Amino acid sequence: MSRPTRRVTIADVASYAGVTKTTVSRVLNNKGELSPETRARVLQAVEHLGYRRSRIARSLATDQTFLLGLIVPSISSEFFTEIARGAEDAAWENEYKILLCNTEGDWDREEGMFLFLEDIQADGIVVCSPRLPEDRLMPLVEQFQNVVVVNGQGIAWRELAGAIETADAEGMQLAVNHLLASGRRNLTYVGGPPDARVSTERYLGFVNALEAAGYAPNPAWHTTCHPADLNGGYQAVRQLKHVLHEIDGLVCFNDLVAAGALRACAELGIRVPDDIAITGCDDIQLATLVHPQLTTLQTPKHEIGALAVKMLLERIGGQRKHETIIIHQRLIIRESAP
Amino acid sequence: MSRPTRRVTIADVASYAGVTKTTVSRVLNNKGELSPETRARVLQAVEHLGYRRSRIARSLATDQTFLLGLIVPSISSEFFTEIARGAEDAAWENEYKILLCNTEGDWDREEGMFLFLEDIQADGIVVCSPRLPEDRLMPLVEQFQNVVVVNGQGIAWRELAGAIETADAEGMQLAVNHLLASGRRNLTYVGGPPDARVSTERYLGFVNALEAAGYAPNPAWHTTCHPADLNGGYQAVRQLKHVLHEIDGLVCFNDLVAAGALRACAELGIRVPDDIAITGCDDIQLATLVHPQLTTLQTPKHEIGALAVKMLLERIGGQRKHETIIIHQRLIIRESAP
DNA sequence: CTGAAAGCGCTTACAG
DNA sequence: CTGAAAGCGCTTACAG
Repeated sequence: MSRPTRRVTIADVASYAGVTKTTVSRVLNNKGELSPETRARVLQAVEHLGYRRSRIARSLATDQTFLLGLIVPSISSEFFTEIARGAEDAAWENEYKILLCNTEGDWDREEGMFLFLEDIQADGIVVCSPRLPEDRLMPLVEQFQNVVVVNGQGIAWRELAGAIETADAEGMQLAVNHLLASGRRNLTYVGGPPDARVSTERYLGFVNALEAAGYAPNPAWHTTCHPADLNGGYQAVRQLKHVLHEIDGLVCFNDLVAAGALRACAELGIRVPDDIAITGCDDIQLATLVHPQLTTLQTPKHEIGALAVKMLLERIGGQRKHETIIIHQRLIIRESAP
Repeated sequence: MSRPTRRVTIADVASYAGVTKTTVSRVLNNKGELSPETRARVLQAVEHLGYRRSRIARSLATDQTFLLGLIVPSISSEFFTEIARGAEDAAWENEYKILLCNTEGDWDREEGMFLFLEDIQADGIVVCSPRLPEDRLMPLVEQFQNVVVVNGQGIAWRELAGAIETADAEGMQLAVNHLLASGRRNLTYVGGPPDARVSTERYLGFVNALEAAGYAPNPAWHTTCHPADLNGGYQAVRQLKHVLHEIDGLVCFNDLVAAGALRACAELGIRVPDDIAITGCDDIQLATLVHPQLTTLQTPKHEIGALAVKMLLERIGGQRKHETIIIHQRLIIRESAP
């Protein structure tokens, strides 16, 4: 159709407004003192000409792309999509954009994403990597200037990266204490994938809370889910079938697992919460959609995403006010464990 | 740690190799005649200095970013992830990268993605938009130079965009004819979301095939799923409960729906394929994981993704060899409808 | 409060 | 087969 019309540049705006490029650039960036009239005239010219600043030229001049990478192991889980929303919101507020990179939990893809983001000259990365082993994650983080790691618990990032960690053990304690307070004594943990750092942390919290109260977990009941989703939880609890009558509390790795547990119990004719109380973790929407509704630990997912990019932005700005931020969970009591 | 070390540029490489930037650029781009010695010397310098070409500077000079957007309504479905892989493979082969943009089926987000890709100056977009209405999709496509639409059936893109469409009606015909040939007479279509163009197309194919053979669908049996996933299929077939004994063939919108149908039948004590034969569509992995395994239509998902970016690349290169490519499906006969 | 000019790191006619 | 130089569209000291 129309031949490749020449792009309208800052020079066009400048000449239309009767000023120099410098001035135009200043109003575009809100920098320096400008007379209100000049500013208005420039803005008008921008409007009139339909000018849109070239991100690329700007990047070359400033050595910033205003692009941030967000690496997640899955995008079909509400946990990560909520984090992503939080990250996007915080990024937009600061004129940054988020590149969402899904690794499907694949280690090679994760490394690939770092390379990709480096190639594209992203200004920073927030990486949610619950499983990549430390010795593979560390070099990537070292190589890249600005990164914030979400839930890389137990890894000493030192100055290398910012960190956001949920206080998993503490959260589990909340859940366990609640169950104990309501008279439950025979609890077991329905864990996530054994290689997930968060799952280990949660298990530790579970055990500690139990022992602090003078009880101990029954190793024979211990079970894990992989993947940690609805079906995983369902299968895990089905496997507990023959001992389920001895148990009166299931502390689940997350809400999906808990929902699966719920389904298994229903099938096995076990009443929740009468026979067994069940707690989840994270408080995703599903928690209130299942029957009975889940007692769970609320993880501020949106906030985690937002905080992560704020930390990242600080680092990019050279500030590093925070090295590590600990996120606390809150117990939400609903029907599955009143 | 190390202070911000100055980037190694093409000039560094040039001086190290004892040539000009022009020459370095030439070997980097494999352009023009170079003496083998010079080339080798440059390559060596590149290696020695660890030079990495700046994508941004290159983009500014060439007005190309080598970035392609792939807009999909969902990323948790194997159908789209396979398309994405195909697209990525084809893109990589040509030194392009894919930016995966998930809209969650949200129309506003979809428009937002176009804007984002424009802002970022992506060279082209392939958009899988099964639901966005034509009058919202069209302006976006018009505005953007290079786009290829996947499964925008029934929309006349003219020169505006390339198109890849599956021959849905034809595929359905294959399925229906197979069921008829195996003696089934009382078939019904378990549809996808009513606003999904593909679902309508498939329904048309279903009806036509039936009528061509002298039969007609029973409108009372017609049902749709939203969303078109496992649970959707399950619910849809449960609703057919009271008429299910009159039906001997379920032609499902896709494999997920078919798997849901399978589950519902199992629960209702209906034997597949003895009482009812079931066909799916797309041939995702799940098709062979369920029991009985699904007879289905194989859609070449990876190929669709790859073809889409190839078409896009042609358009970017100014060629436009193809305006529309029709993809044909193949019937895969398995247990659910032998 | 506003400009002139150099620079970011590439590519690409144009010469030779 | 190789170079010198201009240009891509911005930003940013440095002056005034």
